[in-house]
Amino acid sequence: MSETKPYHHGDLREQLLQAGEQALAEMPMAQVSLREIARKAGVSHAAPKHHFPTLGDLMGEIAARGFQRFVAALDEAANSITPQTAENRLLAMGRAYLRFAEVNSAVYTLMFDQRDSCSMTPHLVETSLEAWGQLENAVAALRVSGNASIGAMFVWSTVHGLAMLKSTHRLPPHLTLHAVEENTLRMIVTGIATL
Amino acid sequence: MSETKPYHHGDLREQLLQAGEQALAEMPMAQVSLREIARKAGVSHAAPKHHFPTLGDLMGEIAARGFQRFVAALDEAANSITPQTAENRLLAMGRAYLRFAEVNSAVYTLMFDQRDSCSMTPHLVETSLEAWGQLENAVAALRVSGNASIGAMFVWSTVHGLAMLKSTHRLPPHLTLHAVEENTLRMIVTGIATL
DNA sequence: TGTATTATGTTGTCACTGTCAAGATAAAGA
DNA sequence: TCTTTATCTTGACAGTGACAACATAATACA
Repeated sequence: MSETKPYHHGDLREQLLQAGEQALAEMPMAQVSLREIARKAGVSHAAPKHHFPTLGDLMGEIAARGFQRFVAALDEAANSITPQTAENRLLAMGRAYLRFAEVNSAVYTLMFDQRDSCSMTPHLVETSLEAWGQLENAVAALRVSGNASIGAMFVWSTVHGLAMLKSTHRLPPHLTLHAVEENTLRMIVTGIATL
Repeated sequence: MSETKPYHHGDLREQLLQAGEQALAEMPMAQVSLREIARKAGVSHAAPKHHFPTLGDLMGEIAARGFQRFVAALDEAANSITPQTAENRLLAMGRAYLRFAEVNSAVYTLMFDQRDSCSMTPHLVETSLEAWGQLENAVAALRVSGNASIGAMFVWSTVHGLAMLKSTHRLPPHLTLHAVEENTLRMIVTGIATL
């Protein structure tokens, strides 16, 4: 009953989201258009309108789902590490963060897009706030002296910045990625200790 | 003699760059088009072709000039601070970095664009490498134990990330910007000390 | 000087885009 | 069964980047 195909063409909304993510993974962002997504889903160019009024709404929903998967991935990583110290959890989340950004680079870019390709739908706002809350909690668990929000901003800035610089190939070629990442995560932890 | 207006319409190339920067400052990035820039410069829609084969080339040159101004701004800030310690210089550069990204947000976004709006022209590569070298030197001057390049990546990641999160309004509203920035810069310095 | 060459700018066209309006179709409700 | 409503298609419009053909003016060269 939760599987009802309510209307005459099946769940186009879902298909559009999947086609959109697939397009983002396959081709340069500039080529991902509403019409291209409709083409991939096998419907006419105006069909998406009834599910997503504008391209921004579709992208916004893709980003929102990105945040959901993102939070799940970080949660899983934090819970898998042993021993379960606050510091270990934060490190595990950092690694998972960088991995997520790399594996889902187009969606990740969308999630933090500079331009306004995404409409700030309630769902997107909600899921991105969840991600923020998750990080804030992880930092608060460290029980450092200062304001945990400021510490969380520091962590987020660094990891986000590294993810971006990575994806735009701004890493000096003579550095090994692994060394950069591990040292960065370590410096985050020592930096935060002086909050 | 360096002021020769070599061809029959004056230095259109320069005018296009200025019109482009102006457009970036005035309107959302998505609306900045080759034709809009040509319009602003008062020429036909295909006139830019002879100076910039594609829109990406124009944007690339705007980004390259952005990097030039960027390096100059950080240099000026570092040289103005007293006393002239390596740590003070790095802090001053960090503040100047965040200010530049805020004041020139559209150009800054272009300079680190995720999508490939910018063609990677030799000039853009050159100027961006200059910026990297400037930062690497500032970190090396701290004479910390580890690899200075890795330290520079850490600094860049954090400041870049903070600039991005700021410009996409990802700061928790209850935090004051100044506190976030100053604490972040401080944590960068203490983090780097453990490199 | 006068002519040829080259750099520059214009006009016109193409395929493509996002969005809207009007019509067709099929599901749901009376 | 008939009506209503949600969904999808077709067709249109203004806008885009890029290209080709052409016009014009500055330069190079005879």
